[in-house]
Amino acid sequence: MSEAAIQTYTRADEAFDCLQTAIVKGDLVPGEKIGEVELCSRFNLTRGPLREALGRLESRGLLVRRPHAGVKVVSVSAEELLELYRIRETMEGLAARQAAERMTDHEIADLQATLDTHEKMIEQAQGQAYYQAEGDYDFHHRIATGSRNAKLAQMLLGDLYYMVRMYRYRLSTSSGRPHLALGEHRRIAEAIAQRDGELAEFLMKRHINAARRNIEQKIQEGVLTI
Amino acid sequence: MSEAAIQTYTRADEAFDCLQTAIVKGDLVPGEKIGEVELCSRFNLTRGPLREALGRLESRGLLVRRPHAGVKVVSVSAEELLELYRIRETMEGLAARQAAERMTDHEIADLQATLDTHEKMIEQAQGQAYYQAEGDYDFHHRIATGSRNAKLAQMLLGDLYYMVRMYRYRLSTSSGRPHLALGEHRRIAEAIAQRDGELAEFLMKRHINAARRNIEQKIQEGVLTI
DNA sequence: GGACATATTTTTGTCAACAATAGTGACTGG
DNA sequence: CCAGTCACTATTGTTGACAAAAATATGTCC
Repeated sequence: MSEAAIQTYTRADEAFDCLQTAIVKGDLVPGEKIGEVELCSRFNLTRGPLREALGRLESRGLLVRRPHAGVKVVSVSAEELLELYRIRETMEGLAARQAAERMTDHEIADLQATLDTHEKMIEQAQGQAYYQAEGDYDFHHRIATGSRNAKLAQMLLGDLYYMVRMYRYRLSTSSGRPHLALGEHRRIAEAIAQRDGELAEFLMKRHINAARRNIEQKIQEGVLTI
Repeated sequence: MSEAAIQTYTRADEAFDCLQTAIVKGDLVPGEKIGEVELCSRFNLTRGPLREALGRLESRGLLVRRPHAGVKVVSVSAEELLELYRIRETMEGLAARQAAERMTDHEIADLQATLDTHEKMIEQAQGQAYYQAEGDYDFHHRIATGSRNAKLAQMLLGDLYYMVRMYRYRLSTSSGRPHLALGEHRRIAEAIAQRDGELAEFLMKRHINAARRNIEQKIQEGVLTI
């Protein structure tokens, strides 16, 4: 069965994934104009599937496209990045509340188990914020899917996170506050375990708000140029 | 200048618009499998641009696509429709708050002027809920763009509204409560005019919550089969 | 008579050639 | 020497043909 799923993996999907990761990882520089043929040769694709993938990426807001004038990776200003966090705040708050109401006991246990793993990762890789970033992504990913709200999960995982991750990679020391974030994660998980949706929502909103202010501060300090 | 913008209107865009309106208006029945060639002949397109548009629509969640097995319009269950309203509640609440902080005085005057127009439309077309639905869309559209939050507006206008409108058309008497909704709109507009973001957010959330409960009730009554 | 396997047909996925547009460069006129 | 216009080139948009995969239908075997 799983082979069948892999078998039905079309070239357009491949192009989509390649482009997406390339954009997120920063291999494709924002603002820079990129030609279709160049992309084809770089990812060993033909223009048909590529254009289909390009359409999808454009629809998701990861790149902008002017007819007959080429395509370029979207460049997000500092203000827009902060706006992204404002959206995350409300949407993930909702996700946390619904997750508290709807996640299975098994899922919750799993969630708390991953937090233990994250703690170990942080201790082992002192200061290596990369793991923390991945762990953070993992945590929020689980809550988004745990909300049992398909569209909400799609919007968070498919739209917002990729844009946020785009900047995570650029400023790998972004989060900066691994221990603090982990503690906040634990409290959120606990609220979910107690099926306290209201508290989970409140804590999640505060958590993301703190992350936003952290970035905001770094921008003002000039540490983080966007 | 405006001609140039129309001039750079590609076939893929045309396909996208055609498909989108067809889905929203219900010309393309949800769940029904549709072939590419059939779509081409129906909208006078070739398969290249069509496939590009199909990719975009899929990315927006308006249709699902299984490799080698065709494409069909997404069919949303009653629960999922209500979930959509839960998302709208939080996101439009944020939009209203930011709109209160950021809309220009001119935009606010415009917003209130449109509400007068809506009132006249409701009086003229007694019970013709269609106008109300359009007016409702117009109102929420203005607030979404007024938030000056590009991504938020994109997610609301590009993702959520089309799915909601899909059902508006199907159950044209959806809103059902034109006068009530107009009053709620007026209060929201007033809060925005007074630059009271907090109040605008509260009122907007309550407004959409009321709309959701209205639909919920109709579903339970069996008036509204999805 | 029913079920499984195979062959056919339809439909999707992919590719390469063609056409159109926009950006760029050179050339001419002031 | 600068500005405007014209032609050219390079890149994008489009089209139709080709290949592969899946669904269906038919035939045979149990």
